[in-house]
Amino acid sequence: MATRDTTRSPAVEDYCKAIFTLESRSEEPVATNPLAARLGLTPGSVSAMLKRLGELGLIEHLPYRGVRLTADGRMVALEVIRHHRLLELFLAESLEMPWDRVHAEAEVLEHVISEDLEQLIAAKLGDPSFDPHGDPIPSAELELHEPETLPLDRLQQGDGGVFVRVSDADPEMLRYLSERGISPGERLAVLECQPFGGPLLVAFGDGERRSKHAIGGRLAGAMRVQLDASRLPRGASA
Amino acid sequence: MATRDTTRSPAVEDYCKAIFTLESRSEEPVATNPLAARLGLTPGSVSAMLKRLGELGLIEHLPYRGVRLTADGRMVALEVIRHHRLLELFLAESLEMPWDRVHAEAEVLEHVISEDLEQLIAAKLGDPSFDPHGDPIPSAELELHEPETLPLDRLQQGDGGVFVRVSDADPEMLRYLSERGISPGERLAVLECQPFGGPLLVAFGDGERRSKHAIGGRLAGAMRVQLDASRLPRGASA
DNA sequence: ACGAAAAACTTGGCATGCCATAATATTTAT
DNA sequence: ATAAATATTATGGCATGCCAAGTTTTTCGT
Repeated sequence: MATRDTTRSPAVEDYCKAIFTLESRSEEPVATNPLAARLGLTPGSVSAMLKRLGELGLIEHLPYRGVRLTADGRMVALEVIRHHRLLELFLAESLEMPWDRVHAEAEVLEHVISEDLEQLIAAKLGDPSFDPHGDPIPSAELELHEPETLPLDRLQQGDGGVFVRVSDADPEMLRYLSERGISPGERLAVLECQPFGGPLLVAFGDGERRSKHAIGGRLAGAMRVQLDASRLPRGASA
Repeated sequence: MATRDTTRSPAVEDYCKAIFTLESRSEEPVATNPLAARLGLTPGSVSAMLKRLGELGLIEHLPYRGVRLTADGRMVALEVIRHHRLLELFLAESLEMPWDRVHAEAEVLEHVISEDLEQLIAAKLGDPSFDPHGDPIPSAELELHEPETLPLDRLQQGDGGVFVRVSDADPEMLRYLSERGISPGERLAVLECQPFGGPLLVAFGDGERRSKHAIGGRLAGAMRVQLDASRLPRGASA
């Protein structure tokens, strides 16, 4: 076992988590401003904290050039993400907490549950691989498998696939979807694409419980789809 | 709804909780030193914090004379105690966490669960009145009923009753008891009392699953018993 | 392609919450 | 009445945040 836990506050964990997700969006080192925006802090505060995280060995910080997690930092991030997603599923599954509220609750619980409790929850849920929003849960060994997905707004007319995932961060969206009975795991087919960045007409479900919805805007960007094998991922086209 | 939550940190909640339990032990205002001891802090730190709690309107502080909770302070304490005991029961019941570990876990969770989650847990457990150690759980309206009990070491030969409660704070004790299959709810009868503050010989359970144990020391003081109606509570005797 | 304006980042000074130690004040007990 | 016990008040430290001032990098207009 490595020497863990030297000064692991909620703040430190939140920084690691935020850096981790920003990092996995772009491969580039993470810049101060987007990080501050994501954490809801001022760039000044973030700059100061990055110095501390550097001293703690959790990040590599080239001043003015951005920041990358070290192996240690990545461990911290993955551990917290595992906590978060297990908790979301647990709250939804075992306590019937509504879909759109589990995120806020997990956001604070993730920093305080013990390894013991983490294990009990994971066991109770049968060591699950996905949380209620379709986000993959890192394994106990902190391995994370991100399935390949496309945002819904990149599909074209005739495309079919499975709606597998949606960001957990916006309760409004989640409430909107669940009010319409749309949740990850459902099949979907694109019937029509309005041009000019307009909405898509999408059919959800199969058989009798089929429903059609026009989906566009930020929502169509947040919903992610696993495309049917018949269709190849698209490169540059126009 | 009253104006809640002005500066309610874990530290503030812990102080209220500690003052509450010390207060209910003795009716006297709570002194700084015992409070510091209970919280594991230095008296100096406690003194400073008491000033803040006074300004927050949670306590009445007569310098050098001790401290009492205000109505607001009592609410804070009871809310946290409700969280704590609900969590203990939930962890034990729904997640099969061992008896002697639920306390430590609840100690940190109690400060971060939302009202929503509190309600879901209470509902799931059927609005219980006692936690796994036999401590009464304050109602949603924050009423607390402490049943009358006697510490085991005050019983006399021939006394019978029900073992109803034991402090949750000492995992060693809890492990000791559960290893021997003794838990709150069991009937007991005192077969013999050794004089000079020695142990009692006690029979637990009835019928075939009956077991005898010699119990003394701090353990006999921590285990609390509901005496059979036939026996009157004892006043001054010798 | 160069220099100035804009954007991005860091630094410094300050605040708050909470704890510690050491020095001081008050109460109590002999 | 004084020593011992108890409580309080400095003073300082650490983590974390803010704002304002200063630095570095990027962008853009010519």
